[in-house]
Amino acid sequence: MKQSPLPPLPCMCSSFRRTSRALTQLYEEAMRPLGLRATQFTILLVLSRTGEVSQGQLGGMLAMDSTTLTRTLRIMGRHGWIAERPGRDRRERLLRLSSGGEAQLKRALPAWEKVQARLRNQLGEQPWKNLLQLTSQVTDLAANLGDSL
Amino acid sequence: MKQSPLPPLPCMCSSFRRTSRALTQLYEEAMRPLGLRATQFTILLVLSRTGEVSQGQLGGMLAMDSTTLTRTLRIMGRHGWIAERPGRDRRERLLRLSSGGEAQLKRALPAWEKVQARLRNQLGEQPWKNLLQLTSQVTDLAANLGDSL
DNA sequence: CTCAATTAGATGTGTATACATCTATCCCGG
DNA sequence: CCGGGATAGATGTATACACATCTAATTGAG
Repeated sequence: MKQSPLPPLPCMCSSFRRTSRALTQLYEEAMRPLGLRATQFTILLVLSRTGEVSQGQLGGMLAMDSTTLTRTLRIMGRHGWIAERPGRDRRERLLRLSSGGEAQLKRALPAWEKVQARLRNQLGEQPWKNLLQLTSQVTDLAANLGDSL
Repeated sequence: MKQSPLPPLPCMCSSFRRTSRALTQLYEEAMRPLGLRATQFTILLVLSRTGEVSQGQLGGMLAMDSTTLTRTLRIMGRHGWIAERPGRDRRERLLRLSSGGEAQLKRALPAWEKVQARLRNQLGEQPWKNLLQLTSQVTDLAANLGDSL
């Protein structure tokens, strides 16, 4: 194994993007046998917890442009993981997991838990918790700083 | 402003990806007048600190697949920000900032500093430092966990 | 009620990203 | 020197992502 010891990046955005890439590679490797990408897993996870939500609400919860979801959801729809229906406001798409989506999530959880556990062990329980809290906080701050322009 | 209060995500990968998106939107908004994307800014920043490196080394420092850099560097080359030459090993591309790249970085720094400062103020000095340290550490752990498979 | 302004998504386009695969080069044992 | 395995990037392909713009539906002011 080669190791150039990872230069520190003074830019918060660059740092998060780099860590994102590293984590995505690790998690996707674990889920590759299932043909599940990181974004798709995230959507399955969120929908399993929220139940039915509109595309816009889902985008808000993921800090993701709702029009980006149009394409991702189309792919997940092809796999039969998403069910939808129009809302009372007929512009809205109301989304939920289909039974196929629940099954896919259930299949993915063991591999996911394994990666999570390995990383949590390496990092330590307390930093792990701090990090989950801090990332949420930063997302919130970034979103609000963005709005207030 | 609407606020569904951002559900916590138990998945470290999902959390980082979400924060990445939020930060990227914030930082890119600040650099949009310069036509500079987050990844491109990161590369300018890193090259300005390392001097000449190979494409593979750069990929290693950014936790980015070196073949991904082929395309990004092509775009940056079109803008005249990158200079390159073959290494002694003629498979290698040795990369450095061109003078145009240095100029572009210099133009971008004020807007970048402003976003950084606003976010650092909101977050607090200590969490800011913790976060930069933790992200580096997690990147390192993720990269090593990935290798050891 | 009616029409202008707003909103929810869809579509067009460009960058970002990784992996599989291919090519050129390098390195090493014989 | 020579051929086979390893390595650095290039290329093909698929997903991820955002913004600008477009369309359809909703909402509000009069």
